[in-house]
Formats: sequence, C-alpha cells, structure tokens
Amino acid sequence: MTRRRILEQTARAIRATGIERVGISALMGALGLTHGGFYAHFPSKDALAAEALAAALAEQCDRLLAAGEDGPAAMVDAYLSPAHRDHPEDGCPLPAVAAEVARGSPAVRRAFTAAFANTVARLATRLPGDRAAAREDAALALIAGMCGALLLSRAVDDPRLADRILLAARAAWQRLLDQAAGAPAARADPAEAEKSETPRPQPGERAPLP
Amino acid sequence: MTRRRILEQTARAIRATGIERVGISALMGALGLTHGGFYAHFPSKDALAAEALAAALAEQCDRLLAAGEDGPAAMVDAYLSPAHRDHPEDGCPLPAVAAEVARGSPAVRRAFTAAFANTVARLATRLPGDRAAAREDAALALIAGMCGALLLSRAVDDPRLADRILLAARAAWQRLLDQAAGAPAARADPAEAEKSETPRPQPGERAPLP
DNA sequence: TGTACATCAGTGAACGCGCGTTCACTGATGTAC
DNA sequence: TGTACATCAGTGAACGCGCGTTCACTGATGTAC
Repeated sequence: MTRRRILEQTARAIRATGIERVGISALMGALGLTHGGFYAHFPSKDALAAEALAAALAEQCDRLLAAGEDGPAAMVDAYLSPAHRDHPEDGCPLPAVAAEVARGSPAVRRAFTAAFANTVARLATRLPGDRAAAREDAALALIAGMCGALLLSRAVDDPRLADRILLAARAAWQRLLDQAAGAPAARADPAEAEKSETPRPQPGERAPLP
Repeated sequence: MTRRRILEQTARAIRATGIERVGISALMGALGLTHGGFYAHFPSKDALAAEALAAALAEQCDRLLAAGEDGPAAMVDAYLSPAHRDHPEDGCPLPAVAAEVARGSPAVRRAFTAAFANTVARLATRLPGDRAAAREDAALALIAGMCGALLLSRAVDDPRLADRILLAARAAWQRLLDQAAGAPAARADPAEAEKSETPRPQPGERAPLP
C-alpha cells in the first residue's frame, strides 16, 4: 500500500519538476512519512524513478486511447490542449522527463524504452495505414510531434505564443492524418495544384490564432 | 575574452548534461580557472544560463538555415540525422533543455522565448505558404515536431528504435512539406483516393527501416 | 485466554558529497607624474 | 626612464544548504504454543 502511494506520488512529482528535483525526503514527507523508510520499499531512487516513469507512460497511453475512441483527431486535440500543457503533473511524461531519460541511468532508459515501445504499438492500432509498419511509423512521428509541441508550449514565456504552438501543431497533424486516411480535405484541391507551380495557399484547416 | 570562453563552454555543457548539472566549479575548471572568478563575469549561474541558451539557439538557427539552402527538405534531413542525435553538445538546445526552461527562472524563460521567436521567424521565410502567418505556423509545427523526434530518439535505449524514430519523423515532415508546397507526391494519387473509402496505402515515401 | 517471540514498516541521526555564492586577498597590468 | 598607485581578473577558503544512502533503534502487528 505504501509502496503504491510512493509510486503514485513519484509519478506526479517527476512530471511536475523532473526526476532530479524529486528528493526522497520531500517525497516521503508528502506522504506523511520520513525519508529513512523509503529503502524498505525500493532499493534506490533510480529504481523508483524507472518504475514510476514506466507506470506514468502506460497510464498516459490509456488516457490517450480513451480520448481517441472517436478517431485519431480527438487524440491530437486532447494531447495538444491548454489543459494538458498547464497540468504536467497529470499528463504525459515524455515532454517532462525525456531529456533526463536520455542522460539517465541504464535502468531508467531500459524501463522507459519498453514502456515507450508499448505505447507506440498500442497507438498504432488506431492510425490509418495498410501495413503494421506504416501504422507504427505514423504513431512514432505523431507521438514525437505532439510531445515536442507540448514541450515548447510549456517552455515559452508568452501565453499567446504558447497557444499558437499548440494550434499550429494541431493543424499540421490533422492535415497529415486526413492525408493518410485517404480523405483529402476539400480545400486541398488537387486539380488546383496542377494548375500552378507556385506555392498554393495553406489549407484553411489552420486553427485560429489567439 | 574569458567571458566569451565561459559562454561557449556553457553553451556546450548545458546541451550535453542539462543546465542543472553544469556546476560553476567544473565549468571554470574546464577553462583552467577556479570557481571564484566566475562572478567577475556573470552575476549568477542563472544569468549565464539564460545568455548561453539564447546564443546556442541563435547559432543552431544559423546552422539550420545554412543546411536548408537547397530547400526545407534538406533542413529536415540535417536536423533529424543520427549525427545530430549523437552529438547534443553541438546541436539544437531545444530537445536538451526545453523541459528545464519550462520549470526555470523568469530570466531564463524570457531569454529563451525571445531567441525561440526569432528562430521561428527566420525559419518561416524558408517555408511554403501564401501568408506570413501560415508560414510561421508551419515553422512552429515543424520545429516542435523535429525537436520531439530528436528528443525521443535520444531517450530510447534501442538503437534500431532510435533510428526508426528519426526516419518516421523525416518521412512525415517531408510529406507535409510536399503537400504544403503544392507538389503532391506521385504516389499520393488523388484520383485513387476518390475511388475508395477505405484507408489508402501509405505513400512509398516512408524511409526504409533499420 | 494469555504469554513469548518474530517480523518488519517506519524513525531520525549521521555519513560524505557537491552545489551556488561570498569575500579577503594576490599579483599582473596599465596609467600618472 | 623610473617610481607610485589604481584597477581588476583570478585565487581559494569558507558559508549554509540539500542530496542519496546507511544504520541502530522503535513499536505495532501477527503467530505459536
């Protein structure tokens, strides 16, 4: 029970502040305990971080698939929402801690990679594409793209720019998904493209700016 | 002169290990100096980080535009290359430190935002689109997407998966750029799309897997 | 029902360590006369 | 040309602090008889 509470608290804390800034003492203190008892449940902070990270990623995948029951477009909108950006502690661990993972211990990287590969595989089943490899590639590109947009939207100081990053990324991915699903948007009229060699107007799909 | 050397060393170090792990003592030591002298050049570590980060971002923008003189496709390939992934210290600061910036001091976030907005504006001039806003949105989505792909490619443990992330993202962005430039790829035959309502085969553009 | 004992989550002091920052001092350099 | 002085980048000890981990100990709980 305590073990589970430590894991849940850690999963939130590492997304809010990064792995490095989560101290054992503060972590246990938030649970009404003292730091010494931690080692009755986990062999090290590193092992805890690996397990909590994998759990957070799996949970985020569940949430994403639940949001995407009405099609991939709903997933993109849910992921790239201001609410998700403003509440990293409840959201996707990728923008929050992937950079730390890249420089992290082998144990953390191994746990992360397994959880990430699982997320990609599950997401791929919801995307268009005739072959499994094509769907997986779409999932990889989509996850990476959304993760980057959320990351930058959080990093930026200016709320208008932050919103615009989300909207621009949503528009781009909706367009790519439409294209992959074989349902070219009405404004991407191919006949028009053949008439002119100069760049065509951007499809009107682009979301309104703040 | 020493000030410039500190800035350059910091710009490399924060991309290699993140801002938090760059210690004043080690930083000055790498320059053959002792830590105390640091404060003759910068008022605080935070001020140094803000300035070094902005400089690294501006430099990365130069490099990207230089690589993209033959068109946006070359920028995407250069950014999403294994060489860039394997040498974060010489590369883009976004995947390396954006998460830290999001939780960083107001000074760091302000400097970052200004440098980022400048990068977006410069990149936008190289992208297709009839209106400036459309080009800027394309730049935002592209930078975010590439940044996320590089980030995940670095975080993942398995070299084959890491390569595949880069290739999948490259394919996706090349497809989007083609579409935006009004030059639909040969395999994205629109006539075929109208014949069928089931998902079409993914365009053959997808890069080969490792 | 009552006693003796084992288990084990949790306590809190202590460890060695690295951090950012301060500060009195050094010593080379350039300027004033 | 020579002397006195100001400047200031750089030195290194010291500060208070938080970190992850260890360890002897506590005390509640459950089991054996």
